[in-house]
Amino acid sequence: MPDQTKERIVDAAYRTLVRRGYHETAMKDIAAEAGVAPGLAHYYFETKEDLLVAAIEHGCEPLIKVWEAAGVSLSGPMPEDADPMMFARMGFELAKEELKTYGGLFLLTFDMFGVGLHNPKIASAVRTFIEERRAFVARITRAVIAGMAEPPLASADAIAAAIWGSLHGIYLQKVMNPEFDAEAAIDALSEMTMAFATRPRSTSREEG
Amino acid sequence: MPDQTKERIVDAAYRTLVRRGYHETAMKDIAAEAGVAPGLAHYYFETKEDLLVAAIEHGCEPLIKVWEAAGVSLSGPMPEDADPMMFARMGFELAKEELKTYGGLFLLTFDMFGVGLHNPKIASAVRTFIEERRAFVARITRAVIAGMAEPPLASADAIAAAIWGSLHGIYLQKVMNPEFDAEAAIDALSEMTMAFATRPRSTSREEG
DNA sequence: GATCTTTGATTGAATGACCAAACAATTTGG
DNA sequence: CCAAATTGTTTGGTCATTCAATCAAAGATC
Repeated sequence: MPDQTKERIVDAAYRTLVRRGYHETAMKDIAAEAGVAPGLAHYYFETKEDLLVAAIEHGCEPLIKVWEAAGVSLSGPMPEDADPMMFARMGFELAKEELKTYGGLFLLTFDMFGVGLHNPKIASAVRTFIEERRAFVARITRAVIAGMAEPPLASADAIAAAIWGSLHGIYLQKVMNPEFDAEAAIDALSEMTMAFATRPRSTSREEG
Repeated sequence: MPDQTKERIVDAAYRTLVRRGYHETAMKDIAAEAGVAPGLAHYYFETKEDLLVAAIEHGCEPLIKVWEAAGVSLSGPMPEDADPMMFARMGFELAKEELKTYGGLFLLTFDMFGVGLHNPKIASAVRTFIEERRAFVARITRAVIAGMAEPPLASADAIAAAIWGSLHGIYLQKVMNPEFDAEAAIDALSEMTMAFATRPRSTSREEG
Protein backbone atom coordinates (compact mmCIF):
# COMPACT_ATOMS: atom_id res chain seq x y z
CA MET A 1 0.00 0.00 0.00
CA PRO A 2 2.70 2.61 0.85
CA ASP A 3 4.44 2.41 -2.53
CA GLN A 4 1.12 2.25 -4.27
CA THR A 5 0.00 5.38 -2.44
CA LYS A 6 3.09 7.32 -3.42
CA GLU A 7 2.59 6.27 -7.01
CA ARG A 8 -1.04 7.31 -6.82
CA ILE A 9 -0.04 10.74 -5.56
CA VAL A 10 2.51 11.22 -8.30
CA ASP A 11 0.01 10.18 -10.93
CA ALA A 12 -2.62 12.50 -9.48
CA ALA A 13 -0.03 15.26 -9.42
CA TYR A 14 0.75 14.66 -13.06
CA ARG A 15 -2.87 14.83 -14.12
CA THR A 16 -3.69 17.83 -11.96
CA LEU A 17 -0.57 19.77 -12.92
CA VAL A 18 -1.20 19.15 -16.61
CA ARG A 19 -4.80 20.27 -16.29
CA ARG A 20 -4.35 23.34 -14.12
CA GLY A 21 -0.66 24.24 -14.12
CA TYR A 22 1.86 24.46 -11.30
CA HIS A 23 0.88 27.77 -9.78
CA GLU A 24 -2.84 27.14 -10.11
CA THR A 25 -2.86 23.78 -8.37
CA ALA A 26 -2.74 23.51 -4.61
CA MET A 27 -1.24 20.57 -2.81
CA LYS A 28 -4.70 19.77 -1.55
CA ASP A 29 -6.00 19.62 -5.12
CA ILE A 30 -3.47 16.92 -5.84
CA ALA A 31 -4.34 15.10 -2.63
CA ALA A 32 -8.02 15.28 -3.52
CA GLU A 33 -7.35 13.94 -7.00
CA ALA A 34 -5.39 11.07 -5.44
CA GLY A 35 -8.15 10.50 -2.89
CA VAL A 36 -5.95 11.04 0.16
CA ALA A 37 -5.79 13.55 2.97
CA PRO A 38 -4.21 16.96 2.28
CA GLY A 39 -1.26 16.28 4.53
CA LEU A 40 -0.17 13.05 2.91
CA ALA A 41 1.42 14.61 -0.13
CA HIS A 42 3.88 16.34 2.18
CA TYR A 43 4.60 13.04 3.89
CA TYR A 44 6.02 11.64 0.66
CA PHE A 45 7.35 14.84 -0.86
CA GLU A 46 9.00 17.52 1.19
CA THR A 47 8.03 20.33 -1.12
CA LYS A 48 5.69 21.03 -3.99
CA GLU A 49 8.73 21.42 -6.21
CA ASP A 50 9.82 17.85 -5.51
CA LEU A 51 6.37 16.67 -6.51
CA LEU A 52 6.58 18.58 -9.77
CA VAL A 53 9.89 16.97 -10.63
CA ALA A 54 8.52 13.55 -9.75
CA ALA A 55 5.43 14.17 -11.87
CA ILE A 56 7.54 15.11 -14.89
CA GLU A 57 9.72 12.04 -14.50
CA HIS A 58 6.59 9.96 -14.16
CA GLY A 59 5.18 11.50 -17.33
CA CYS A 60 8.39 10.81 -19.24
CA GLU A 61 8.44 7.11 -18.42
CA PRO A 62 6.21 5.84 -21.23
CA LEU A 63 8.05 8.04 -23.67
CA ILE A 64 11.44 6.67 -22.69
CA LYS A 65 10.06 3.16 -23.00
CA VAL A 66 9.06 3.88 -26.58
CA TRP A 67 12.60 4.95 -27.34
CA GLU A 68 14.06 1.89 -25.72
CA ALA A 69 11.63 -0.31 -27.61
CA ALA A 70 13.09 1.27 -30.74
CA GLY A 71 16.53 0.21 -29.56
CA VAL A 72 17.76 3.57 -28.24
CA SER A 73 18.54 4.59 -24.71
CA LEU A 74 18.64 8.25 -23.72
CA SER A 75 21.95 7.98 -21.92
CA GLY A 76 23.60 4.96 -23.52
CA PRO A 77 25.65 4.94 -26.72
CA MET A 78 24.20 4.46 -30.18
CA PRO A 79 24.22 0.92 -31.54
CA GLU A 80 27.39 0.72 -33.64
CA ASP A 81 25.84 -1.24 -36.50
CA ALA A 82 22.92 1.10 -37.19
CA ASP A 83 22.74 3.68 -39.97
CA PRO A 84 22.91 7.10 -38.27
CA MET A 85 20.80 8.73 -40.97
CA MET A 86 18.09 6.19 -40.30
CA PHE A 87 18.29 7.03 -36.63
CA ALA A 88 17.94 10.69 -37.33
CA ARG A 89 14.94 10.14 -39.55
CA MET A 90 13.37 7.88 -36.95
CA GLY A 91 13.97 10.53 -34.31
CA PHE A 92 11.93 13.09 -36.22
CA GLU A 93 9.15 10.58 -36.79
CA LEU A 94 9.07 9.70 -33.11
CA ALA A 95 9.00 13.37 -32.22
CA LYS A 96 5.86 13.83 -34.28
CA GLU A 97 4.28 10.78 -32.71
CA GLU A 98 5.12 11.89 -29.17
CA LEU A 99 3.69 15.34 -29.66
CA LYS A 100 0.43 13.82 -30.86
CA THR A 101 0.21 11.23 -28.09
CA TYR A 102 1.73 12.94 -25.07
CA GLY A 103 0.65 16.53 -25.55
CA GLY A 104 0.00 16.93 -21.84
CA LEU A 105 3.57 16.08 -21.01
CA PHE A 106 4.87 18.83 -23.24
CA LEU A 107 2.50 21.27 -21.61
CA LEU A 108 3.81 20.29 -18.20
CA THR A 109 7.38 20.49 -19.45
CA PHE A 110 6.95 24.07 -20.55
CA ASP A 111 5.29 24.82 -17.25
CA MET A 112 8.39 23.44 -15.55
CA PHE A 113 10.58 25.64 -17.72
CA GLY A 114 8.57 28.65 -16.65
CA VAL A 115 8.80 27.79 -12.99
CA GLY A 116 12.50 27.05 -13.36
CA LEU A 117 13.20 30.57 -14.55
CA HIS A 118 13.07 31.85 -10.98
CA ASN A 119 13.23 28.73 -8.83
CA PRO A 120 16.70 27.26 -8.26
CA LYS A 121 15.55 23.74 -7.47
CA ILE A 122 13.41 23.48 -10.59
CA ALA A 123 16.05 25.29 -12.61
CA SER A 124 18.51 22.56 -11.79
CA ALA A 125 16.02 19.90 -12.88
CA VAL A 126 15.41 21.79 -16.11
CA ARG A 127 19.11 22.00 -16.90
CA THR A 128 19.50 18.29 -16.39
CA PHE A 129 16.42 17.65 -18.51
CA ILE A 130 17.75 19.76 -21.36
CA GLU A 131 21.31 18.51 -21.22
CA GLU A 132 20.27 14.89 -21.23
CA ARG A 133 18.15 15.28 -24.33
CA ARG A 134 20.54 17.58 -26.14
CA ALA A 135 23.39 15.13 -25.53
CA PHE A 136 21.24 12.43 -27.04
CA VAL A 137 20.72 14.48 -30.20
CA ALA A 138 24.44 15.26 -30.22
CA ARG A 139 25.31 11.56 -30.30
CA ILE A 140 23.20 11.03 -33.38
CA THR A 141 24.57 14.23 -34.91
CA ARG A 142 28.15 13.09 -34.39
CA ALA A 143 27.44 9.81 -36.13
CA VAL A 144 25.76 11.57 -39.04
CA ILE A 145 28.64 14.03 -39.42
CA ALA A 146 31.09 11.15 -39.59
CA GLY A 147 29.37 10.06 -42.81
CA MET A 148 29.23 13.47 -44.48
CA ALA A 149 31.14 14.21 -47.67
CA GLU A 150 32.29 17.54 -46.28
CA PRO A 151 32.17 18.06 -42.50
CA PRO A 152 30.24 21.16 -41.34
CA LEU A 153 31.92 24.23 -39.91
CA ALA A 154 29.77 24.01 -36.79
CA SER A 155 30.46 21.50 -34.06
CA ALA A 156 28.17 18.56 -33.49
CA ASP A 157 27.17 20.07 -30.14
CA ALA A 158 26.16 23.35 -31.76
CA ILE A 159 24.16 21.58 -34.45
CA ALA A 160 22.51 19.39 -31.84
CA ALA A 161 21.58 22.48 -29.84
CA ALA A 162 19.99 24.02 -32.93
CA ILE A 163 18.06 20.86 -33.77
CA TRP A 164 16.91 20.13 -30.24
CA GLY A 165 16.00 23.79 -29.93
CA SER A 166 13.98 23.68 -33.10
CA LEU A 167 12.01 20.67 -31.91
CA HIS A 168 11.20 22.39 -28.66
CA GLY A 169 10.40 25.65 -30.39
CA ILE A 170 7.96 23.70 -32.52
CA TYR A 171 6.50 22.02 -29.44
CA LEU A 172 6.03 25.44 -27.93
CA GLN A 173 4.12 26.69 -30.92
CA LYS A 174 1.93 23.61 -30.81
CA VAL A 175 1.28 23.88 -27.09
CA MET A 176 0.36 27.55 -27.38
CA ASN A 177 -1.87 26.96 -30.39
CA PRO A 178 -3.37 23.53 -31.14
CA GLU A 179 -4.22 24.69 -34.67
CA PHE A 180 -0.51 24.95 -35.42
CA ASP A 181 0.72 22.31 -37.87
CA ALA A 182 3.62 20.89 -35.90
CA GLU A 183 4.01 17.88 -38.16
CA ALA A 184 4.67 20.09 -41.18
CA ALA A 185 7.22 22.06 -39.17
CA ILE A 186 9.03 18.91 -38.05
CA ASP A 187 8.97 17.63 -41.63
CA ALA A 188 10.53 20.91 -42.72
CA LEU A 189 13.21 20.60 -40.06
CA SER A 190 13.81 17.02 -41.15
CA GLU A 191 14.11 18.05 -44.78
CA MET A 192 16.60 20.79 -43.94
CA THR A 193 18.82 18.64 -41.77
CA MET A 194 18.72 15.70 -44.16
CA ALA A 195 19.61 17.91 -47.08
CA PHE A 196 22.42 19.38 -45.05
CA ALA A 197 23.72 15.95 -44.06
CA THR A 198 23.67 14.60 -47.59
CA ARG A 199 24.85 17.66 -49.47
CA PRO A 200 27.66 16.99 -51.97
CA ARG A 201 31.20 18.28 -51.52
CA SER A 202 31.27 21.82 -52.84
CA THR A 203 34.19 23.76 -54.36
CA SER A 204 33.90 26.80 -52.07
CA ARG A 205 31.47 28.29 -49.58
CA GLU A 206 31.32 31.32 -47.37
CA GLU A 207 31.13 31.48 -43.58
CA GLY A 208 28.18 32.60 -41.30
CA MET B 1 2.98 63.78 -14.72
CA PRO B 2 0.14 61.29 -15.33
CA ASP B 3 1.66 59.80 -18.47
CA GLN B 4 5.07 59.89 -16.89
CA THR B 5 3.72 58.00 -13.91
CA LYS B 6 2.20 55.27 -16.04
CA GLU B 7 5.46 54.92 -17.92
CA ARG B 8 7.33 54.77 -14.64
CA ILE B 9 5.09 51.96 -13.44
CA VAL B 10 5.53 49.97 -16.64
CA ASP B 11 9.28 50.39 -16.49
CA ALA B 12 9.34 49.37 -12.85
CA ALA B 13 7.16 46.40 -13.73
CA TYR B 14 9.58 45.37 -16.45
CA ARG B 15 12.59 45.51 -14.16
CA THR B 16 10.86 43.80 -11.26
CA LEU B 17 9.30 41.08 -13.40
CA VAL B 18 12.63 40.32 -15.06
CA ARG B 19 14.38 40.15 -11.72
CA ARG B 20 11.85 38.15 -9.74
CA GLY B 21 9.41 36.60 -12.20
CA TYR B 22 5.66 36.99 -12.59
CA HIS B 23 4.46 34.78 -9.77
CA GLU B 24 7.13 35.94 -7.36
CA THR B 25 6.45 39.65 -7.73
CA ALA B 26 3.57 41.31 -5.96
CA MET B 27 1.83 44.36 -7.32
CA LYS B 28 3.12 46.26 -4.34
CA ASP B 29 6.69 45.27 -5.24
CA ILE B 30 6.21 46.93 -8.59
CA ALA B 31 4.63 49.97 -6.97
CA ALA B 32 7.53 50.20 -4.53
CA GLU B 33 10.05 49.95 -7.38
CA ALA B 34 8.19 52.74 -9.15
CA GLY B 35 8.03 54.79 -5.95
CA VAL B 36 4.25 55.02 -5.86
CA ALA B 37 1.53 53.79 -3.54
CA PRO B 38 0.39 50.17 -3.85
CA GLY B 39 -3.02 51.11 -5.16
CA LEU B 40 -1.79 53.19 -8.07
CA ALA B 41 -0.72 50.30 -10.24
CA HIS B 42 -4.34 49.18 -10.28
CA TYR B 43 -5.44 52.65 -11.20
CA TYR B 44 -3.58 52.38 -14.50
CA PHE B 45 -3.85 48.64 -15.07
CA GLU B 46 -6.93 46.68 -14.19
CA THR B 47 -5.08 43.45 -13.58
CA LYS B 48 -1.59 42.16 -13.05
CA GLU B 49 -1.87 40.36 -16.38
CA ASP B 50 -2.37 43.65 -18.21
CA LEU B 51 0.73 44.99 -16.57
CA LEU B 52 2.74 41.96 -17.68
CA VAL B 53 1.65 42.46 -21.27
CA ALA B 54 2.48 46.16 -21.09
CA ALA B 55 5.89 45.37 -19.60
CA ILE B 56 6.71 42.94 -22.40
CA GLU B 57 5.67 45.43 -25.05
CA HIS B 58 7.75 48.06 -23.29
CA GLY B 59 10.73 45.70 -23.26
CA CYS B 60 10.36 44.94 -26.96
CA GLU B 61 10.44 48.58 -28.02
CA PRO B 62 14.21 49.04 -28.26
CA LEU B 63 14.51 45.76 -30.07
CA ILE B 64 11.96 46.70 -32.68
CA LYS B 65 13.73 50.00 -33.14
CA VAL B 66 16.96 48.16 -33.95
CA TRP B 67 15.16 46.20 -36.63
CA GLU B 68 13.62 49.30 -38.10
CA ALA B 69 16.99 51.01 -38.09
CA ALA B 70 18.20 48.08 -40.17
CA GLY B 71 15.39 48.82 -42.63
CA VAL B 72 12.98 46.05 -41.60
CA SER B 73 9.59 46.36 -39.98
CA LEU B 74 8.07 43.44 -38.14
CA SER B 75 4.71 43.73 -39.85
CA GLY B 76 5.53 45.48 -43.13
CA PRO B 77 6.72 43.83 -46.33
CA MET B 78 10.36 43.20 -47.19
CA PRO B 79 12.08 45.85 -49.28
CA GLU B 80 11.77 44.58 -52.87
CA ASP B 81 15.30 45.52 -53.90
CA ALA B 82 17.14 43.72 -51.10
CA ASP B 83 18.89 40.37 -51.37
CA PRO B 84 16.81 37.92 -49.31
CA MET B 85 19.83 35.82 -48.43
CA MET B 86 21.50 38.89 -47.02
CA PHE B 87 18.40 39.55 -44.96
CA ALA B 88 18.42 36.04 -43.62
CA ARG B 89 22.06 36.26 -42.66
CA MET B 90 21.48 39.62 -41.03
CA GLY B 91 18.57 38.14 -39.12
CA PHE B 92 20.77 35.52 -37.54
CA GLU B 93 23.40 38.10 -36.68
CA LEU B 94 20.82 40.35 -35.08
CA ALA B 95 19.44 37.40 -33.14
CA LYS B 96 22.86 36.80 -31.60
CA GLU B 97 23.22 40.47 -30.78
CA GLU B 98 19.79 40.70 -29.18
CA LEU B 99 20.36 37.69 -27.01
CA LYS B 100 23.57 39.24 -25.72
CA THR B 101 22.11 42.68 -25.13
CA TYR B 102 18.52 42.02 -24.08
CA GLY B 103 18.85 38.81 -22.08
CA GLY B 104 16.34 40.04 -19.54
CA LEU B 105 13.67 40.44 -22.18
CA PHE B 106 14.04 36.84 -23.24
CA LEU B 107 13.78 35.74 -19.64
CA LEU B 108 10.54 37.69 -19.27
CA THR B 109 9.27 36.32 -22.57
CA PHE B 110 9.67 32.74 -21.40
CA ASP B 111 8.02 33.69 -18.15
CA MET B 112 5.09 34.98 -20.18
CA PHE B 113 4.98 31.72 -22.12
CA GLY B 114 4.81 29.81 -18.86
CA VAL B 115 2.03 31.98 -17.47
CA GLY B 116 0.18 31.77 -20.77
CA LEU B 117 -0.05 28.00 -20.56
CA HIS B 118 -2.95 28.28 -18.14
CA ASN B 119 -4.06 31.90 -18.36
CA PRO B 120 -6.34 32.78 -21.28
CA LYS B 121 -5.54 36.47 -21.35
CA ILE B 122 -1.79 35.89 -21.43
CA ALA B 123 -2.23 32.96 -23.80
CA SER B 124 -3.83 35.25 -26.31
CA ALA B 125 -0.96 37.71 -25.99
CA VAL B 126 1.53 34.86 -26.46
CA ARG B 127 -0.20 33.63 -29.61
CA THR B 128 -0.08 37.11 -31.10
CA PHE B 129 3.55 37.45 -30.09
CA ILE B 130 4.51 34.18 -31.77
CA GLU B 131 2.45 34.65 -34.90
CA GLU B 132 3.82 38.12 -35.52
CA ARG B 133 7.41 36.97 -35.34
CA ARG B 134 6.89 33.72 -37.19
CA ALA B 135 5.16 35.59 -40.01
CA PHE B 136 8.18 37.85 -40.22
CA VAL B 137 10.50 34.87 -40.62
CA ALA B 138 8.08 33.44 -43.18
CA ARG B 139 8.34 36.55 -45.34
CA ILE B 140 12.10 36.23 -45.50
CA THR B 141 11.80 32.50 -46.08
CA ARG B 142 9.44 33.00 -49.01
CA ALA B 143 11.85 35.41 -50.64
CA VAL B 144 14.75 33.03 -50.14
CA ILE B 145 12.80 30.10 -51.58
CA ALA B 146 12.00 32.14 -54.68
CA GLY B 147 15.71 32.20 -55.43
CA MET B 148 16.43 28.51 -54.82
CA ALA B 149 17.56 26.22 -57.63
CA GLU B 150 15.14 23.53 -56.51
CA PRO B 151 12.21 24.56 -54.27
CA PRO B 152 11.89 22.63 -51.02
CA LEU B 153 9.17 20.09 -50.36
CA ALA B 154 8.13 21.92 -47.19
CA SER B 155 6.09 25.12 -47.33
CA ALA B 156 7.65 28.44 -46.43
CA ASP B 157 5.40 28.58 -43.35
CA ALA B 158 6.61 25.20 -42.13
CA ILE B 159 10.24 26.14 -42.67
CA ALA B 160 9.69 29.45 -40.92
CA ALA B 161 8.12 27.64 -37.97
CA ALA B 162 11.15 25.36 -37.74
CA ILE B 163 13.61 28.26 -37.94
CA TRP B 164 11.76 30.53 -35.52
CA GLY B 165 11.35 27.54 -33.25
CA SER B 166 15.03 26.80 -33.38
CA LEU B 167 15.93 30.35 -32.44
CA HIS B 168 13.60 30.24 -29.47
CA GLY B 169 14.76 26.78 -28.48
CA ILE B 170 18.28 28.20 -28.47
CA TYR B 171 17.16 31.21 -26.44
CA LEU B 172 15.61 28.81 -23.97
CA GLN B 173 18.84 26.89 -23.54
CA LYS B 174 20.70 30.14 -23.01
CA VAL B 175 18.20 31.48 -20.50
CA MET B 176 18.26 28.26 -18.52
CA ASN B 177 22.03 28.04 -18.60
CA PRO B 178 24.20 31.12 -19.16
CA GLU B 179 27.18 28.87 -19.87
CA PHE B 180 25.44 27.61 -22.99
CA ASP B 181 27.08 28.78 -26.21
CA ALA B 182 24.07 30.26 -27.97
CA GLU B 183 26.17 32.00 -30.61
CA ALA B 184 27.62 28.70 -31.79
CA ALA B 185 24.14 27.20 -31.95
CA ILE B 186 22.81 30.13 -33.98
CA ASP B 187 25.82 29.88 -36.28
CA ALA B 188 25.06 26.19 -36.74
CA LEU B 189 21.44 27.00 -37.55
CA SER B 190 22.61 29.66 -39.95
CA GLU B 191 25.02 27.25 -41.65
CA MET B 192 22.30 24.64 -42.05
CA THR B 193 19.71 26.98 -43.47
CA MET B 194 22.18 28.72 -45.77
CA ALA B 195 23.44 25.40 -47.08
CA PHE B 196 19.87 24.32 -47.63
CA ALA B 197 18.99 27.52 -49.44
CA THR B 198 22.01 27.36 -51.74
CA ARG B 199 22.12 23.65 -52.38
CA PRO B 200 22.45 22.72 -56.07
CA ARG B 201 19.65 21.04 -58.04
CA SER B 202 19.93 17.32 -57.36
CA THR B 203 18.95 14.42 -59.64
CA SER B 204 16.73 12.64 -57.11
CA ARG B 205 15.97 12.75 -53.42
CA GLU B 206 13.76 10.90 -51.02
CA GLU B 207 10.98 12.29 -48.82
CA GLY B 208 10.88 12.76 -44.97
C1' DG C 1 -8.44 88.30 -7.69
C1' DA C 2 -10.64 85.24 -4.40
C1' DT C 3 -13.53 81.42 -3.53
C1' DC C 4 -16.02 77.36 -4.95
C1' DT C 5 -16.27 73.07 -7.88
C1' DT C 6 -14.97 69.39 -10.45
C1' DT C 7 -11.97 66.07 -12.07
C1' DG C 8 -8.37 63.02 -12.14
C1' DA C 9 -4.31 61.37 -9.63
C1' DT C 10 -2.69 59.32 -5.59
C1' DT C 11 -2.63 57.37 -1.12
C1' DG C 12 -2.69 53.72 2.37
C1' DA C 13 -5.41 50.76 4.67
C1' DA C 14 -8.87 47.10 4.43
C1' DT C 15 -10.98 42.93 2.31
C1' DG C 16 -11.39 38.45 1.24
C1' DA C 17 -9.36 34.68 -0.22
C1' DC C 18 -5.74 31.38 -0.82
C1' DC C 19 -1.97 28.19 0.19
C1' DA C 20 2.48 25.56 1.56
C1' DA C 21 4.05 23.57 5.22
C1' DA C 22 3.85 21.90 10.05
C1' DC C 23 1.74 19.25 13.39
C1' DA C 24 -0.81 16.59 16.68
C1' DA C 25 -3.83 12.96 16.68
C1' DT C 26 -5.44 8.61 14.86
C1' DT C 27 -5.24 4.36 12.33
C1' DT C 28 -3.07 0.45 10.25
C1' DG C 29 -0.21 -3.52 9.71
C1' DG C 30 3.35 -6.39 10.94
C1' DC D 1 3.31 -3.07 20.83
C1' DC D 2 5.64 -0.29 17.77
C1' DA D 3 6.58 2.14 13.69
C1' DA D 4 4.96 3.64 9.56
C1' DA D 5 1.08 5.55 7.21
C1' DT D 6 -2.66 8.63 7.18
C1' DT D 7 -5.75 12.08 8.73
C1' DG D 8 -7.54 16.80 9.16
C1' DT D 9 -6.60 21.00 11.30
C1' DT D 10 -3.76 24.89 12.36
C1' DT D 11 -0.34 28.14 11.44
C1' DG D 12 1.61 31.88 9.54
C1' DG D 13 1.94 34.09 5.77
C1' DT D 14 0.91 35.75 1.05
C1' DC D 15 -1.36 38.57 -2.39
C1' DA D 16 -4.64 40.80 -5.97
C1' DT D 17 -8.02 43.76 -5.77
C1' DT D 18 -11.20 47.26 -3.63
C1' DC D 19 -12.18 51.44 -1.57
C1' DA D 20 -12.78 55.55 1.05
C1' DA D 21 -10.23 59.45 1.72
C1' DT D 22 -6.74 63.04 0.34
C1' DC D 23 -4.50 66.01 -2.88
C1' DA D 24 -3.45 69.03 -6.80
C1' DA D 25 -4.63 71.51 -10.48
C1' DA D 26 -7.70 73.63 -13.73
C1' DG D 27 -11.84 75.86 -14.51
C1' DA D 28 -15.95 78.25 -13.34
C1' DT D 29 -18.39 81.87 -10.63
C1' DC D 30 -18.73 86.05 -8.57
